[in-house]
Parts: sequence; C-alpha cells; structure tokens
Amino acid sequence: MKAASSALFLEFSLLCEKLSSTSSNSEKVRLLASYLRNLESEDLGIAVDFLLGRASRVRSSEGRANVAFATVRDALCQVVTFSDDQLLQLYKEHGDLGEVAMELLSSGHAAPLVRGQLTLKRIRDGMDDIASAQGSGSEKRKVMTLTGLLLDSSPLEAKYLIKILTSDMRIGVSEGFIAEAAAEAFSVGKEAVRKAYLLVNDMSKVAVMAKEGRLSDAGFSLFTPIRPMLAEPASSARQIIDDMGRCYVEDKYDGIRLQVHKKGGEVRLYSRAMDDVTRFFPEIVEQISRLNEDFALDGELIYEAGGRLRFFSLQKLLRNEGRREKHPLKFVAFDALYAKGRSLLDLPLVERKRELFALGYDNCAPFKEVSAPEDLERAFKDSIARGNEGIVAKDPESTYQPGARGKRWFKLKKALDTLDVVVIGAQYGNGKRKGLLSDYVFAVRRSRDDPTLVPIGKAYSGLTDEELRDYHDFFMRNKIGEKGNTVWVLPRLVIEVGFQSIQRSARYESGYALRFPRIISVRADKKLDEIDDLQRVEDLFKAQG
DNA sequence: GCTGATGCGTC
DNA sequence: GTCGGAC
DNA sequence: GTCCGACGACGCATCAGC
Repeated sequence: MKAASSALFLEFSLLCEKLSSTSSNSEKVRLLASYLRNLESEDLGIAVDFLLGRASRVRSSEGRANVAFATVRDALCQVVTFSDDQLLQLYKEHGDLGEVAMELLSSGHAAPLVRGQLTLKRIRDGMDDIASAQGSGSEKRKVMTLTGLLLDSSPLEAKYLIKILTSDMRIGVSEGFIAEAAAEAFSVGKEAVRKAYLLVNDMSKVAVMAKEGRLSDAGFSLFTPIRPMLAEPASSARQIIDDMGRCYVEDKYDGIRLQVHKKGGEVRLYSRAMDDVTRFFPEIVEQISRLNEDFALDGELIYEAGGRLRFFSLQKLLRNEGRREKHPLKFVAFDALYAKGRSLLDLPLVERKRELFALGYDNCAPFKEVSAPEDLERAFKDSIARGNEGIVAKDPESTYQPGARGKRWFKLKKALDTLDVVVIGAQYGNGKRKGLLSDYVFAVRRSRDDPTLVPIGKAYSGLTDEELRDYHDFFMRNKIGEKGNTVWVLPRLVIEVGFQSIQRSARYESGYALRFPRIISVRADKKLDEIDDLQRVEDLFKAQG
C-alpha cells in the first residue's frame, strides 16, 4: 500500500460537472461540502485551489501558470490530430478550451491502451512543473508536461485539466461558496470561515484550517495583505446622502490601490490583488521607512506630474524592476488597518482616521465631513477641478470590511462622454456566450466630408442577453466577411457608446481608443451619416487637458 | 539584436 | 475598470 | 445584497523565431 495516496482527479472532474450544471446555490454548497469533507488536508488544499482555477502555488500568488490558448493548442497537437481550422471551429462552438480538449479527445484518436491514474497530487505536481518553467526552452517543456498529463486523461479529465491550467473554470463557484461549503463540511460557523478568509486571504489555507479546527488562529498580521475594501458605484450625490446621511468625502485618485505594511526597517507594498509590488516603487519604500511606528495603511499610489497621463505613467513602472531614474510618486493614505500593535479593522472609520493622522505621515488624504447633497456636489466638483476622477464617500461609523463592496463606501465618478458610432464588426464570445456574436467593433467617420469609417474601439457591456441574441441575427444577415474570430458587417447599426476618457492608441486605425467603453443605447433612429467623426474625437481628447 | 505573439496585472 | 443575470 | 461571469484598454516581461 502506498502511503502517498491521493484523491482521484476523475472524482474531482465529476464534481465540477455537477456543479456547473446546477444553478441552485444551496445545491452547489451541498455538493461541495460532501466532496470536501472526505479529503485529507493536502488534497483539500489542492482541491480548493483547483476549484478556484488556481493551478499552482509556485511563482505567483494567484496561481497562474502562464498557459493559455497557444500552449494548450500545441499540447493537444501531440495527443490528437486536427487542423487549425477544426480547432478554431471547435473553439467558436464551445467558447472554452477545456471543452474543446474534451471534444478532441473523445473523438478517440489517441487513447493509449494503458492509462496512468490521475490524482490531485499528480496533477498538482504537473502544474507546478509547468508554472515553474522559465527561460529558453520553457515553452517546449510546458507543452511536454501538459502532453504527458493529457495522455493519461480521459476526455472529461482533460476538460478540467485545461480549465484549471488556464484559470478558466466557469463552474459558478468562487470563494463565497467554498467558504459556505467548508463551514458545512467541517461543522464550523459560516461567519468564522468568512472572517478567517478575510484575514488569511487564501481559501485553500482557510479550508484546511476549518478542517483542522484552527480557524481561531487567524488574525491580522503585518506582511499578510488583506483584500481592500471596495466602493459601490453611485449615480448622484443625492443618492449617496439618501443612503448614508452624514459621510466623510475624499478625492478619488486615478492611481493604483496600495496597501503599505511596515515593521521596523521592513516595508512591503501590496497591490489590489495582494501581489507584492514592493520592488517596483523604491521611492515609496524610502519615504515610508523614514517613519517610526509600525503600521498597515490603505491608500492610493499616485503619479504627481504628467497631467492626463498619470495612470499610464504608473503603469509603465508597474513591471519595471530595477530602474534607475526617480519618479514623482506619492502614496496617499486614506485608512489605517493596523497600528500600535493591534488590528484596527473592527473600529469605526472615525477612529481609524484618528489613528491614521496620529502616525505623523504627511500624505494622508484630506477628507471632509458632509451631510447635505450640495456639499457633496461641491466636493465632487472640486475634486474634478484638481484633475481627479471624482469622489469616494464613506460612512464614518463603518468598520473596515475587507473585500466587501457594500453600501458603506460609495464612489461617484465623472459623467461619461459619449459618441455615436456605427458597428462594423462583431466577435464570437466565450463560455456562456459561445456561438454568439457578443463583442462589437465600432467606428467613426474620418471627417464631416469624408465618410470613410475608422475603427475606434470595442464594447459589449450594456446590452442584455436578449439584445445580444437579436443583434446576432441582424449581423448575420448583414455579414460581408469573416476573419478569425470577427464577422465584418455592413455599417447599419448606430450605437451610442459611453466612456471615461479617450486615449491615444496604436490598436485602432483612428489612433484613439476609449477607456471603460460601454454601450449606452442603440440609436435605431440614427443614420450612418449622423455618426460622430474623428474631429469630435480629437476635440474631446484635447478637452481632457 | 529585433519583432511579434503570448500572458498577465493594473485600471 | 464596466455591466447584466441569477439566486 | 451578493456573487458570478463576460467583457474593455493599456504596458511590461518573456519567449520563439528570424
């Protein structure tokens, strides 16, 4: 008898099948709980990671394996024969690489006579191998390892193998359900599991803690980031006041969310996804390490010069390790999570602000208390005038709720600009939008006198499923060509797109692109000669300052 | 050494 | 970041 | 209220292939 036995991957795959075919939340929890209950600790950790599409633990906190379409295609090539056309066709039909793999394997070209048995641990080892591949030849190595696993996979197992590897599970299960299931499986309180998760921030660890009765070990600790609290979008100052009454308001900066932990001489910076980004921003480390106290702060990293380009300037630095030049970076702190040796998460904002300002850090975000819509409105205008995105309004009595987008923090952003554009193409969707033209490419006129259409962006967001289905048929009737994933259509459908701002772009012929585009309405009343032109785009771009 | 494809993380 | 859909 | 999935633009790192 082998000591290192491990749960079968086939059972895991069957569970996933059941999960994806049920829409009932309670049924999902029940299925998960009865599966998780019988796993020993190591398998439990792996199973939770896999359920969340987290392939490996090496190299990346988010479990990414640096594998997507191309690598999977190359591995499948080793196992089954198919043409490029076939593959694209299948992908178009299924909108999901895992399902494509299942389909290809079940056509039965290459099933070996004897298949090794796949266990969770064996898959995890393979995933680790793939994720840790680096340097010259790493692509080949990834393909080889994946091929090895595929050779031992039944079609169903291949489906989930690929889904995990590409972090593309789509089984309707995420952290929330796992938390509930772990509570049920190991007979512990749901709240205890949730609370541990907010602090430990790793569902696979939390599940194991629940199993082993160690949930109470969880506590806030320095150098373990927590999920940042989020703000709910609001449509007006009045709505915010109606919901919260009195609130604290501060500017919404166009930067990068940052959590700063300091203990003694050690300073660590964490991004919104809780990746350690310390190495990219030495300026901030230097500023923070001058301070005396130990603490954890929440705030926004901003670029102080560059006008409209502030966010882009930051983005350039984000992966740029070991640079020599200095940049005008500033960490604006707006919350304190930990100070004086204790967690502040359960204190109301009023007191957290007090603790924050008591640290003597000179870049705390200024804030004001308001209780009238007009005052909030004024704060909003002032913020825009300072070149910021809008405001965030917070309930002074609220505790810090990690990861929550509740009605305790609201954000109010600048009103959208809009353009009337015409749809010139549409792309096939993935997952639940498989086989559906679900992403529209649109264009403006070159000028008032020149009706040539120049592409400027893509959008789907804003349409309902029903509308997508209707326009799918419309586009198929107006199809004039097809290339890759895109169907080109006669320019007949005029839509109004909203966006946050306009960017220079090499991606589109127009030379511009839209930030956060969405479809506001379909302008069936408008004709092709009524859409906006490039001149207007340029005007809007310049007006941004 | 350069270029294009690919992957990933920020908003 | 955005949004719609389902519970 | 909350969770989930289907999507936008950008820029950088990495690797394959020339």
